Amino acid sequence: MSATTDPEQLLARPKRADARRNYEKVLSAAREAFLEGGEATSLEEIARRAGVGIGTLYRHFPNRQALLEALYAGEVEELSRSAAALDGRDPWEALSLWFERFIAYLATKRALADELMNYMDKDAPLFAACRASMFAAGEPLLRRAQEAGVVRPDVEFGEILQMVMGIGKIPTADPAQTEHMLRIALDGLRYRPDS
Amino acid sequence: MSATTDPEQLLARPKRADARRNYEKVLSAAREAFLEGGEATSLEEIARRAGVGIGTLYRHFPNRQALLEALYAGEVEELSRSAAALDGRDPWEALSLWFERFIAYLATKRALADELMNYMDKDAPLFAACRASMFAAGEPLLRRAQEAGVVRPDVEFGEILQMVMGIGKIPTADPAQTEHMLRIALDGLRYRPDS
DNA sequence: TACGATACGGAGGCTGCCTCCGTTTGTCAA
DNA sequence: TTGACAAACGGAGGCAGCCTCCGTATCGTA
Repeated sequence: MSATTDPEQLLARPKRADARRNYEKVLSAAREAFLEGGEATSLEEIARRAGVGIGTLYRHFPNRQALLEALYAGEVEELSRSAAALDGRDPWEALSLWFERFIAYLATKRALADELMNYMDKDAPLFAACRASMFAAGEPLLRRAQEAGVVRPDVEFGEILQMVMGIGKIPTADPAQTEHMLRIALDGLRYRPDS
Repeated sequence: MSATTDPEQLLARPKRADARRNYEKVLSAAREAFLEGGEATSLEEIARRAGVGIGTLYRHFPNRQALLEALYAGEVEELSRSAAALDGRDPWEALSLWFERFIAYLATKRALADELMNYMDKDAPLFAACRASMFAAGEPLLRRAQEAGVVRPDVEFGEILQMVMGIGKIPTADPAQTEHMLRIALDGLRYRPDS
């Protein structure tokens, strides 16, 4: 959210006042719409909510994926920042807490996350930036835990991130079950292969 | 494959000879098409390949999801059967091997699996049967491993299945990475929480 | 062979993504 | 303040995919 509010930050934004205004209107309409309507929300619907024409929407976001990414960018940034607050904690606790938050976060935005997941292997300029931001936040937590000897050394942050994303993506009625799966998977980080 | 070949088995199939023939034609055209074209294959394209009208396709499969499910049904059944061959092995080895096969299997059919994953939380009559079949195959492996004391007792098969599916779904260029993630997640099954 | 039930096939409806281009509006220099 | 021009708006319409409907063809049986 905040990331899309302060101007001229990431990737040149529209210049004229009305354009900037509409950009924001579309973005927040999209945020709303996805929260309510789920993945099936059409771009026309979003434009309508924002009170702009479909052409305007497309002027700002060249396609559906671009809009999703822009939305996501703001949200992820916020999540990343929350890693900073975990500095004082026990290394293992900090790491697993962060991933728990990540999952919980994914759960609230399932529709958005679901769709983005599908684009993940395709080129995604803005999305790559998000990934970087997640890395910046989470990787130190992992390293700290590894240095403290509470996490096996043969894992990389990227892997875990993807693993956790995979688990987060699983459609399950019961969030507790997702949490349990996360718990199990993360416990895998602590297991020491004997050999 | 075989599951769709022997007649009158699961869920009443079309009766007239031409109908049965077309059913098979569509199914195998779909199999081909998904192998080649990936997720984006349209039903029109499949009908064309099968040499039938789109109406005929819809007569047999009321919608896209139904077709995907029917396809999947056959394939999963085959996988399930492969569990029987693992009976003699060490319990842990048997379990993890089976999941490895599962992942490898998913990898070869990513397009299909991907799409189905999206439907998973929705009602899916035929799909439920597949799930059951997977349970029948994999759950005994899990139980055996738990009884042997090599897997923590606080996990259920359904959870693990979903976890593994989640990991399998992650789009990654490198299959080895997926395998590593699976390894880690499965190791979580062996970890014993102290408390 | 003739007839009813079953199945075929494709035109067309609907919806969603996206493009194109004529019209409107903000901005800035005079 | 005004005029001119670049920037932005907006929505009609193209295109593709999913699915429905119904007239036509085919199968199977008496």
